[in-house]
Amino acid sequence: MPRVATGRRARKRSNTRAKDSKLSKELICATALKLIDRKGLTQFSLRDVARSLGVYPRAVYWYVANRNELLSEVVGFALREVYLPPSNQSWQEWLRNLFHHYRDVVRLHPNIAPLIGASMLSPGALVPETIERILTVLSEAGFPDDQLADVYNVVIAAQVGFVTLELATLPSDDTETWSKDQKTRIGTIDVLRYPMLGRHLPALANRAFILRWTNGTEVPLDSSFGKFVDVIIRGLEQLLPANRGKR
Amino acid sequence: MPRVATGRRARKRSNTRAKDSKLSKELICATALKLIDRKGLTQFSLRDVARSLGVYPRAVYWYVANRNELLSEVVGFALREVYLPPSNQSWQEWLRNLFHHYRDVVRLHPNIAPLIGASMLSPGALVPETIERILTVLSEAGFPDDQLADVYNVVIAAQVGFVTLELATLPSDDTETWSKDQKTRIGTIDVLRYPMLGRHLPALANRAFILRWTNGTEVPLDSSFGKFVDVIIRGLEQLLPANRGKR
DNA sequence: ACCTGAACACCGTTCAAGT
DNA sequence: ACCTGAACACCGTTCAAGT
Repeated sequence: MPRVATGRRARKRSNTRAKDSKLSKELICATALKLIDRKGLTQFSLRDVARSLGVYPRAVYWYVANRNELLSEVVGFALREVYLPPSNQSWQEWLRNLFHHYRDVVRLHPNIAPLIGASMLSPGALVPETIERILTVLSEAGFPDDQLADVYNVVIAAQVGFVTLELATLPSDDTETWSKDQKTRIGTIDVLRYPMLGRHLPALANRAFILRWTNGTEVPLDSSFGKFVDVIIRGLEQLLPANRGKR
Repeated sequence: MPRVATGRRARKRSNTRAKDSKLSKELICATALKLIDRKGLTQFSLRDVARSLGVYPRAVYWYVANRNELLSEVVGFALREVYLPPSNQSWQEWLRNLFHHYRDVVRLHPNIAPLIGASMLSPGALVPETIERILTVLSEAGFPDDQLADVYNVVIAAQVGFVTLELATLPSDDTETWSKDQKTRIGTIDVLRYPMLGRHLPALANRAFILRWTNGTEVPLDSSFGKFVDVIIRGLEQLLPANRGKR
């Protein structure tokens, strides 16, 4: 029972690129990303993309299989330039640059951060080149082969984890009253029961996780991120076999 | 123009607890959590909660203002036991226990992980007691007041970040074919172009971020998490003013 | 106070044609 | 190959009553 080829498969099979087609995957991704940037993830819909492009919703399905695949493509589209070439820096400096570069790129489209950190629909988040580079750098740094997978996971978790939290989305729709509610909630913490919290609240309010009412788009946590990167790199140094046991 | 009090406010104002009400916030949260555990976040709907309880959707709105608030309450409900009492351990051991304890609790309801890590609707994620404790521990460890906010952020990012990535949700619906597709994608990486990747692929496949086709529910990353915790704690040690400059 | 019942505006996805 | 056009099953939320 030979089925008729449809959708992407058909397009991939025939290398001819019809010039009369109104749409393209790139155009769809660019439009979707623009909408996500403007309205946020919760307000995003496939129908809205179609509306923006002046086509019927069904037309989009010719290029992506479903909503999730569209989002996946959007992430890949937004992160296509996350790459750091080899260099002759120390492994510490190379990793430091990777972390900061990744954060800078994601901050161009902060609303996609949850898609990268909290869902697995972003294999394109890092191209194989970057994975290869990370493994090479860690190996040359001195981590033995049997630890490489774990240390690689530590690096990725560090790279993506902080930024995901920093750019976490606020509960949708009525963000203004939500922020106001949070602010008063934090302002009414019982400083007698929690003296440390009370004493440091001026420094923590809206600048510390769980005690914020805006996210990293409005109030970036630059100094905390810097410290986080320091902790990761100094920690990795300490776990190198050459430094084991040293204090 | 005096408005009639409705919903939670009214209930909170009148301390009387009607015994004839069919529902309660706790019952709704428990039901919602059960559904999320079973079907996942993407399949979750408020109407489904109402169906499970045998009531009309509107009934739920008497206890929560909207879908987001329901999810927020569910997170608080699931994490109500994340708390570590003071103890006479070292600050290193206390933090280590906090990290592992948090991961253990979230793993009881892995599908809520994205709600904690990637959205801000979880102020109940950590009760003030725990925040107070973290600040106290860090201060007693020797971090000066002007660094406390940043170091606190480092701790929270570490605590939540790894687990969020580890338990990231797979693209919904057809998870089986998605997993199969990912597996073949990873299996067909060009090992000649990426020799390091090729050499370590057996150790990395389905056990390393971006190179997985299942999440932490099926394949926990225990050893990577252990290493991550080591890195964080050793890194924090190094950043203590007393150890500054030592290598 | 708490719930029924019905409705509204929206969504993702699919079926059936068109050209 | 690529899109129109209409439909289906579902959703979150709200209006208007009931008791």
